[in-house]
Amino acid sequence: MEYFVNIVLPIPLERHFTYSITPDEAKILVPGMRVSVPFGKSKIYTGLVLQIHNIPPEVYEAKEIDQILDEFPIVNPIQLQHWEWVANYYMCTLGEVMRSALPSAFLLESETLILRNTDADVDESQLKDDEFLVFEALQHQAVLKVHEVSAIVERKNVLPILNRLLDKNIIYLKEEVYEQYKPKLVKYVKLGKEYLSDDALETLLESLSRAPKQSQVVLSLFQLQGNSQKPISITDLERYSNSSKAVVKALIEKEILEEYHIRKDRVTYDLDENSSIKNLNEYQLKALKDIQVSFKEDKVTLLKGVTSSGKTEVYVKLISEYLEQGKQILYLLPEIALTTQLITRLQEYFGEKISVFHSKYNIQERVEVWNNVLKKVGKAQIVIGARSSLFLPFKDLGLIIVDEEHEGSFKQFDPAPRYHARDAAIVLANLHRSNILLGSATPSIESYYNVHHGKYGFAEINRRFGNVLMPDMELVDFKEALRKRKAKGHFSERLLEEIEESLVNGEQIILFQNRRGFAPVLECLTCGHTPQCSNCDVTLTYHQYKKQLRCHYCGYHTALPESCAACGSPDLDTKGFGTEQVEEEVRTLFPDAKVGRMDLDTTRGKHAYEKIITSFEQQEMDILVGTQMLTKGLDFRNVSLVGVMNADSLLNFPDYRAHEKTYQMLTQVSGRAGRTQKRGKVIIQSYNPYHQILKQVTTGDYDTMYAEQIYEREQYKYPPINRIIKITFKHKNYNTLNEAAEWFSGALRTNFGGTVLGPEFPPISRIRNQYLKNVLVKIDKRESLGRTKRNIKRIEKSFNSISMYRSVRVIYNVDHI
DNA sequence: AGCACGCCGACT
DNA sequence: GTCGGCGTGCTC
Repeated sequence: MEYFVNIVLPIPLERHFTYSITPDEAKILVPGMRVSVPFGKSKIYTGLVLQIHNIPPEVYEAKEIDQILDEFPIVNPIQLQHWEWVANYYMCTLGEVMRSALPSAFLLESETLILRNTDADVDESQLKDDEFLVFEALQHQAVLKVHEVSAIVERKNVLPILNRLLDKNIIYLKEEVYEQYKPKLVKYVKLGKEYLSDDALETLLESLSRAPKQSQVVLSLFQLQGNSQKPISITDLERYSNSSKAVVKALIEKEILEEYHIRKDRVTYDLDENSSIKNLNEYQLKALKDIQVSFKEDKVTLLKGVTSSGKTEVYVKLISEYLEQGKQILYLLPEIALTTQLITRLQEYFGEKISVFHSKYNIQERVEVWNNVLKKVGKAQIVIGARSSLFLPFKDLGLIIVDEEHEGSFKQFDPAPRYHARDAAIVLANLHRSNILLGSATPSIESYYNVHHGKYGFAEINRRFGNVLMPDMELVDFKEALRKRKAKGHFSERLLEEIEESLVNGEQIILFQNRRGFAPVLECLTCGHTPQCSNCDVTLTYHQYKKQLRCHYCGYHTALPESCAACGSPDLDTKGFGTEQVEEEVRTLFPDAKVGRMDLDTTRGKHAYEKIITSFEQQEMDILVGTQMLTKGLDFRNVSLVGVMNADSLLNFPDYRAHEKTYQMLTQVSGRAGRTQKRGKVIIQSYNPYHQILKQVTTGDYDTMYAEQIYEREQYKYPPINRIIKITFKHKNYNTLNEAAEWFSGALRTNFGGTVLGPEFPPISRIRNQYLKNVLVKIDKRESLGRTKRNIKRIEKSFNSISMYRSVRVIYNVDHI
């Protein structure tokens, strides 16, 4: 009997691949295990077993697998089902889902090694210069890597050389596969065996009398050992004895100290004992009851609770219920809301039952969390993480919480799969038959729509915790302020007055401007020329701090020009403003206040974000200027005033969701004000203060906003009334792109009845020298989404058979935000 | 996606 | 003459 396996590979190919295996291998292999397989001419890839069967492929000879990498499956059947759904729904391949679901350390890579053939007789005079260089290098070093060869011969393409050497029998090649995950080992030391008795120690110390540093280290070690039974790490010893690595190393070499390793988990926390769960107030209790009732009916449930209403406490209560049942719990948050503030808070309740999983974790740490979840280890019973934690190998998931459910960043944008974590979580909950709670102060229109149509259950908290009042919001007409000369720079007099008052009272202020840099446009006053990015279709943003012009799309930057590149005039002016400029103006207007800034530019490092938050928390700053970063889940006690510098930049976004997003963002940022007893104040500056959305924000009238938005979406056939698929075409040649996009949209129009919009250039029509064009397909609720997708895929097949179009990238974005 | 193969311009 | 540019096609 012949045996075969179907394997998924982490590459964007539609099909899976069939390899042959031995009967023995067939006994061991189970779907969900990893194997390494040869692929193409020389590559070895990591693949995942989907199925074991006896059907030989008809048109090709199956290759044998290279080796089996796991003793037991690292992916379970529910996950595979879930991956299938993601691939299918978001129109990508299973391999792409696999690539983003598995921690990258699970995916082995092969590397070609070059070895010297010691049996060969080499006539050195027959070698060319470059060949000789490689040959010579191999005399000193038994093994070379491809990139080392290319460094030696100073050329990129070394394959011709290697092939010639291969022909002359001088070298042979070997594919080496590496496991990327390595357990972390911590170095510990103890006193060598011979010195364990007191006498021996005394003699030792005497012998070290001429090496004061070393004897100091030995003494310190002795003291540390006396204090506790725990092993002593080298790092601790160095710190305690105030000495350096070299001293310890010298002692180890003299065999006075003995070094040993202990395998250690990277993901650990120092914890005080758990604090007990707070009692809920009547509103929270009511919400909890409603959620429980809705869960009984197995419904997805939405919790709408105003900012600082204590949603987290409700989550905590729910989590502890499922914890008692021994179930796993997943708590999903948008990346930027995953702050230490929240994590510490949850750790206070659940101690080491929590694991955290997000992009700032390195690949090793991610494997550890994965394995802990897989083995259902106690400390991974609760996982709190960003959208990718959805793909962890849960076995017995009882509850999923999707906090800040409205957040657009739950939708993955760039590499496929372009999935929405909230929606994928709902499917996952279904597969596990677990409950799922969506939480937000400003629910997304879709979720609220689902509540209205009886699809989701609903619970609500309308009061802030401790009966703190909602902030007092005030709209300022900035056009009017300018006209009456009641403004300085970008600050209206009203805002200045309030800042002044807060400063006098020793309270903190947040200023929100959703644009980084100093100014988005630099303009020549003489000829009107504005510097553009050479790779993208955008104006360069002026960053004053670094005296640079930067492109926010491709990272291109140049020094600030001293004169206009077009006419040479030195009179350059800026248009528009960003956080840098707000910061600078604040500093001039309030020279005594301490000002900080938080945006993408100031939070580059791993801990930079943390630092700014902590420093603001500890009131080392009076005023914090920032972008939308500071709207998410931050809890600052002493902030009494929030100023929105310019609400119009949000409203005028070219997107059908602009109004919804503006409402959410302004409500969220306002929620940072007055989280304790004193009522907070919010000032929103706008050129258009009579805009209905701004009115709805100030009165907290979510329902009217919802009704108006639903009406508009009905009119223009947007979600949640219709489904949409955005198809993006990308190519470096303008004309090819245009023709290809026209062909594709034409085929769509003739082949199916839905609404097809475009092709149209997006607002930024060229990024990194690639032109972009979008087609939007709107699908009626009554039509089958599956059938439409199959139709689109069919059109793509014909599209790809036209050679000229084949190089045009086609990107699908289902339910695009 | 990679990566090899294959066909054309610009250089040791 | 070779090197390396990119267009094309394939991967069990």
